[in-house]
Formats: sequence, C-alpha cells, structure tokens
Amino acid sequence: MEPELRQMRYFVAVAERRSFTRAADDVYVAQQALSQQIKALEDILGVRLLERTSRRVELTAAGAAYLADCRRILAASGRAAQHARAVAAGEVGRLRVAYTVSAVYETLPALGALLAEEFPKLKMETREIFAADVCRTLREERCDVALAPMTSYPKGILRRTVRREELMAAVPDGHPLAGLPAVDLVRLRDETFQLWPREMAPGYFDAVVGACRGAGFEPALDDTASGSNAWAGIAAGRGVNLVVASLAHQLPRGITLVPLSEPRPGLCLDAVWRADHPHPAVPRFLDVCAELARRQGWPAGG
Amino acid sequence: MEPELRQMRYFVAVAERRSFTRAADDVYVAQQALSQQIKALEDILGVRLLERTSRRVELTAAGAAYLADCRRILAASGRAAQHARAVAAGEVGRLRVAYTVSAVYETLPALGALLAEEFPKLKMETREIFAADVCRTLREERCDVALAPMTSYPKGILRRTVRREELMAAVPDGHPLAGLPAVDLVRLRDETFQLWPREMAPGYFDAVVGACRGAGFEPALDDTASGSNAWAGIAAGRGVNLVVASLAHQLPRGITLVPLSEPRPGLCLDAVWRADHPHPAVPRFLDVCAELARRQGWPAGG
DNA sequence: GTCGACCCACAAGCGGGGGTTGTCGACGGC
DNA sequence: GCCGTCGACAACCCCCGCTTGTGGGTCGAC
Repeated sequence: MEPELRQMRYFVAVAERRSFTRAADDVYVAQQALSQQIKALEDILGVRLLERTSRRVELTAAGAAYLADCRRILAASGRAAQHARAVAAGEVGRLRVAYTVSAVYETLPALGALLAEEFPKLKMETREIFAADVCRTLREERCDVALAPMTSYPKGILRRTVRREELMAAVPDGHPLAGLPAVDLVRLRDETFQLWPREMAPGYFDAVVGACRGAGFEPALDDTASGSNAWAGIAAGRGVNLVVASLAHQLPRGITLVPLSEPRPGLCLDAVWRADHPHPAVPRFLDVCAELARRQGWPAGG
Repeated sequence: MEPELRQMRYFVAVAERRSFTRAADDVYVAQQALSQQIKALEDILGVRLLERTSRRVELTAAGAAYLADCRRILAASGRAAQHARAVAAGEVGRLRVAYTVSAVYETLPALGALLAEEFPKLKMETREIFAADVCRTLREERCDVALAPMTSYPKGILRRTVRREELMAAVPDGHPLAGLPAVDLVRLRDETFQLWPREMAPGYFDAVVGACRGAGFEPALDDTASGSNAWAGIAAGRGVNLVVASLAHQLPRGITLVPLSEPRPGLCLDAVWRADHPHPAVPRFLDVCAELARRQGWPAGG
C-alpha cells in the first residue's frame, strides 16, 4: 500500500486546522472519514503524524516534516496538471521547425520573433532542410512543422500556405538588365539558369520552370548548379535565376536583383505538418503565421 | 476531481512499456483497469496523454511533459515517506538541547561531537539556561531535551542520569590550600561560599550544601553571588566554592582547583525530557549519552 | 485477399474501501 | 456536576476500481 494524494490533502487540512472536525468541513467529508484516512496514512508510513488529545491535535516531529513534503507534492501535482494543459494548448513546450532556404531571409525570423512575443514559453528550435526532405523529416518526427515551397502533399501531410513570395531575376552585377525598374521574364530566354536540380527542391524548381514556360520559353539549365554554388555561378556571370524577393535581405556579392513585370511569378511558401499526431503548438504556429501575414500585408498566394 | 498517485503510477507504467497490456502485468491489474484509469486521468486533466493505435501507444507532447512531472512527484512521495520514517526514528531532524553551565565545559561538546558522528543528519541546536528554568523550557516546547543537575522531577518530566560530575574546590590562586594534591572538604568550613542562590540552580545548590553538611558544617553563603560574578568573587579572594571538575577545561583567571579527598562530592548531570510528546530523537540522544559514558568511563552517579 | 495474432476500448457485474450516520469516552469550562 | 466539544469506534451503504467477457481495428503471414 502506498500513500495517495487524497490522504495527503486530508492530512494537510487537519494539520492546518489543528482539528479533525474543522478540517472535515474544509474537505467536505465527515470527521470520521478523516480519522480513518489519517489512520490509514499513518499505518502506511508506520509513523504517527498527529498527537491527538480529546481537546486538540498537534503535529509530531515526523508529521511536521511530512506536512512540508505533502504541501510540496500537492503543489507539484497541481502545477503538473496546469503544465500538461498548457502543453496541450500549445502554449508551452518546444516546437521543432524545419525550413528551406526560401524562408530563411524574411519569413522565418519574422515568425520566430512574433512567436516568441505571443507565446514566450514556447521554445522554437529550427533546422534548415532541403524541400525534398520535408515529408520524410516530418514523418520521422524529426520536426513538428516545416516551412517550404511544396508541390505534392502525400497522404498524412497537411499544409496551409503562409505567403506568396514574389520572385525576382537574379543577375550578375554587370548584366545589361541590372538596374532596370522592371523587366519582362521573356528577356531571360537566352540565359542559362543556375537552378537547383528538381530532386533537391521540387516546389522551387517547378515554380521557376513554370514561370518561364508561362513566358513562352523553356529555360536552359546548368546541371552543375546545386546548393549554394548556384549563387556563385550567377555572380561569376555564368547565368541567371529567379529567386525569392526576400533574398534582398542578404544579397550575396556580385548579384543584382531585378523586378519582373506582370504577371509577376511567385513561390508559395507553405506550413506543412503531420495529419495524424500534430504537435499541439502547430495551431498556435499557424495563428502566428496568419497574424504575421495580416500585419505585413503578405499576399496569400495560391 | 483531482489526479491520484495511483493514476500517475499507472500512467508511468503505460508510458514506460508503451503498452497497456504489458504495463498491466507490471502493476498487477487487468489491461482494462489501466485503460479506465488512464482515461479517468485524461478526463481530469482535460488533456490527451497517450495516442493509441491498435498496434502501439505513444506519448503526446502533453503526455511527455506530464510523465516527467509524474516521475518527480512519485519519487518525491517515496522520499517524503522515507523522510517521515527517519524523523520518527530520530535519525533526521533538529533536536533542541538546553543545558546548564555545568555541562558546557565537557559533556555538551563531547555529546555534540558524537551525535554528529553517529547521526549526521540530526542537527543539534543548543541554548544555555539556568537549571531552575529546565522544566518550564521543556513544557513550553522551547527545547526537546535538557542537560542539567536536577533535584525534583515534576509529573510529565522524565530523566536519566548521564554522568556524575566530580566536584572540586575552587579557591583563589594564592589560597593556602591551592596546589595541595587533595584536601578534606571540612577545611573549607570557615570560608564564605560564592554559591548561586538556590532559585537559580537548585540541583547544584543542594549538591554543594549537602556535601558540606556531610562534612559536618553549614557553609556560609555570600548572598551577592549570582551567575558569573561568583567566579569573580572567588578570584578576588572573597570566598571559595565547589565546582564541577570539568571547569578545568576553561578555568577563569585567578582561580585554582583543588581536588577533594574521599568521600568526593559529586553532581549528577541528568538528561531531562517531556514524558508526553518526547522528541523522537530523544532515544537517540540517550543512546549517544550512554555510548559516550562508556567510552569515557564516566561514573554513572546516583 | 484472408486468416490469425495482437492490442485497446466497451460493457456488465462483483467486491472492497471510502464514505456515511450513530454512539461512546475523555477532557474543559461554566 | 452538567454540558459542549472533540476524536475514536462500530455498523451500514454505495460508489468506484477491478474483474471477466467481448468487439473492432491493424499488422503480418501465407
């Protein structure tokens, strides 16, 4: 037999009121029930907690020690319940956010700041991944939510578009188009595109290639472009690319961004999460996404 | 309704085994009982703690948080019980020891050292009082046990003699008896005794006066002697006294101790405590007293 | 696809323990 | 001395925690 919290609650009540009868009122049971339960508790512990006289009740030394522990334990139980509720509400805990490079220049820091402001006890952990790995990372529970431009949404994965990132032309600093207020996409038809292979970032790839096709040409691809060396390729004059406008926040050396004229191509950045056991903070995360989009006037995209 | 430790124990079992069925074996109930209790716990918290599939059980984020808290709480409950038992056994806690000056030179420090050695988690607090205040201090629960030479033992007070302190003659440095190997008590018959009034220390007073009467004379008392100025009176050559031999450890300036010849008078130092609600460490204290008396070869007195 | 193994939830019934009422003895105060 | 109050003891009751029995759902074997 082990002590129960109910017995601790009773014991604390008796100790505080120094009386079984008065404590009985506090905990809404008869005095006899208190006597029984305290006796049971003492039997379990093998220790006399209270000295009873017919006039009053006093704590023994062991009772005083146990009383302090009981108070701590009961308080801890209450806090544990509140904490569990807060975690379930997504207001407390640790949310692992994976993101692709498209989100890193503007969306992710803004989200992190607003999330920290609205839910200060919700710690966000971030890791960068390639868009191709989003679903696997989610499914293997190595992240709770991801920010990425997506094309396909397999079963078990849910999404909501956070914003439509505008695409701009990234050209070498000395390029003839550099500095123009807006250029038509078709003027890049004879350029080589420093575009990542589709396997690395299908959503981004399709957005760029799709935009070019919409402008009436099939882009020529540099098949050595992969990861960060695509930037180097542009800066070195070996080609161009379409990139998210927010890259302007951290523009690499040697590259100039040129706005595109209508219809401006875009890249939809989605929040993506598991359908089955979503992290409880995912709704809070989406709330913050929506609030941020409202404040910034981000286009909803589609 | 509030969670109970039983439900936490069940929840921890299920979480650890990741299975209701296997956990049921651990806690010796049927799987259905576990399902019921976990469900009840979830209802109380208003939070889903476990994700059940027909193949396996997994913790939700809230469940993981609550699991950690449950482990802490259950461990705390176990420790609280052990702590209460240790306090009841007198091995842990705080023992308030009151003592008279007779004990301070030798008995109290020796007891403190051995007590700290044998029961390191039992903290001893000490305070000096006059023998006349022993019973009141005990009864008002301002101390748990006292070390003092006692004469009367009112109802509700118990005692055990710790040792018999030998008495020696305290004389001024230049006194004719100073330096003798042993003197007969009767040689102090014409001296003035710097003895505290009986109201301050009846046990000590009776021991000294009784010894003198046993030697065949009634001691002349200096009725200005009271407390520490008795030492000053002796040092100033205004009289003598009988004092505990252990005063030699901290002999005041100007005073010499002279051994007395047979029958050597003594002063019985008693441990005294409440009969009704004794502090649980009192038996341990008495054990240490007995052990110390054995080691030091202290006379048992009587 | 089908069968079987396994796992958890639901349902019904039992039994014990925690609750109740009733009563007593002990102590203090008027 | 009497009454008021307090805690303990006793008897009864009923809720709830446990049991057994069953069903539905998923995964693996063939």
